[in-house]
Amino acid sequence: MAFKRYIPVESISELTINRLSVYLRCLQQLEHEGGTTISSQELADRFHLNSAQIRKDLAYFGEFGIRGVGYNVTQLREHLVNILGLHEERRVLMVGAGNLGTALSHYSGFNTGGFRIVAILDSDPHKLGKRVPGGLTVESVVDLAQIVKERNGVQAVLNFAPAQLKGHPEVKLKNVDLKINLELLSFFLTHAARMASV
Amino acid sequence: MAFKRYIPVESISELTINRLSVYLRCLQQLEHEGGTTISSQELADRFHLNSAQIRKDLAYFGEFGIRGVGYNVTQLREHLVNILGLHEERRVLMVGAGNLGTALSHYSGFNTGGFRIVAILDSDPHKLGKRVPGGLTVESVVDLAQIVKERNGVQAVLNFAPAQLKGHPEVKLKNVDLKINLELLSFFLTHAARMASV
DNA sequence: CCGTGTGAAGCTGTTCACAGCT
DNA sequence: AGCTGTGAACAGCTTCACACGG
Repeated sequence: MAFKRYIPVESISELTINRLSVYLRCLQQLEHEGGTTISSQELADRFHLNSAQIRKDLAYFGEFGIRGVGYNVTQLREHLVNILGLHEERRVLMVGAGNLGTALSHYSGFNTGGFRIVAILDSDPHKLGKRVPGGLTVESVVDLAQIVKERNGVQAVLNFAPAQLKGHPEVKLKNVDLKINLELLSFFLTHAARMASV
Repeated sequence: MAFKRYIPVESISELTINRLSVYLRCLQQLEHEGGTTISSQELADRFHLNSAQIRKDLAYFGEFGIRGVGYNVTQLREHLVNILGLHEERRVLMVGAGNLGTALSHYSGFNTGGFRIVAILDSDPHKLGKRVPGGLTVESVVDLAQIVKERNGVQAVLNFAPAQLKGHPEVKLKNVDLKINLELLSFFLTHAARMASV
C-alpha cells in the first residue's frame, strides 16, 4: 500500500497523526449519515476543526481532494484507514492487569479495527495466572522481553501504568497516564475564574 | 492557598500543567527513596526531562529553588500538590458505563488524591439502572445537565466516549480518546523503518 | 562557585491568503 | 466560480546561555 509521500514520515508530527484519527471518526460518521462529498470548510465547521489544517495534514500523504469540489467521503475514509495502517491486523500486549488494564484488554475500542490484545502482564505476583474476562491469563512483567521474543509478531506496547518501562529498541512503546487528565481538570477548577455554583 | 503568580493563569499552557503532574510523580518517587534535595539537572537526567523546562514551568508559580543548591524534594512536592489543587476533594462524573467507564469509575488512580467519582452515565438504555462494582448506579446521559444542576458540586466532566458531548459553560469538559493511541502506534508500525523480526 | 530564574534565540506547529486546478 | 494545495506569516513552545543570588 504505497503512498505518494512528499516528506519523510519521520518528520510528520504526532499531532498530525492524532488528528488523522479524528478525521477518520468524522468521516465514518458522515458516511453513516449518507454524505458523499465534503469540503475541508464544511468538515471544519461541522466538527470544530480548522480547514487549512485539515488540508495541510492530508497533503503530507497525497492529493486526495478535487479542486472546486472537495473530498469524496468514502475515498478519504479509505485513504485514512490505509495511512494509519488499520487495514492490517495489529497484535497488542497489555501491561497492567488492574481494573484498568483488565477493562481495556476486552474494551471494544481496543479489539476492533484490526487491533487484538494478545497478552496481559502485571508486576504484582498475586495477579499472575489470573484469567481476565477476555480469556487471557495474566503473565509477569519481568518476562516482557522474553514474551516479545517468543511471540513473534508483537510489535507495540501500550503502557497505562505510572511506572517507567525500560524501552526495547525493536518494539514501539507508548506511555499513557490517565491521571494527568484528572489533575489538569483539578488545576483548572482551582485556578480558573469561579464556576457558577449550579 | 495563594501562589505568587507572575503571569495570569489563563496564559499557562496545558503542556506545562501536564508536566507538573509528571514532576509530581518524580518527586513522590524521590521522596519515597529518601532524597531530600535535587537540582533541575539531576531531575532531568533521572527522568529524561529538560532542566531548563523544569525551571521555567516552576517559575510560573513562584521561586521554589535555592540558587547554588537546588530544590527541597518535600517542599517542591507540596507546592505541586497545591498548584494542581490536589489538596481539595474533587467530585467527578463519569460518562460511559461500558467496560472502560466501569473500570475507571473504581480505578484506584481515579479514586485517590482527592478525586471521587460521584456518578456514572451512559447513552445505552440497557445499561441504565445497572450497578457497577464501585457501588454507583448507571444513569442516562440525557440527564447530564440535570444531574450537574442537582448535584451541586459537580464541576468537571471527563469523557472517554468517542461521541462529542455538548459543552456546558459552567462545567469544565475534557475529552479523552484512547483509541488514538493505538492508531498512532499502528501508524508507526506501518511507516517506521522495519522492526527487526524478533 | 554552583544552580536558579529568565530574556533571547531557535524551532515547531498553526493560520493566513492566494495561485492554480477542475 | 469554488476549493484544494501550499508558501509565507504568525503564534506558541522549547532550548540556550548567562546574570544574579545564595
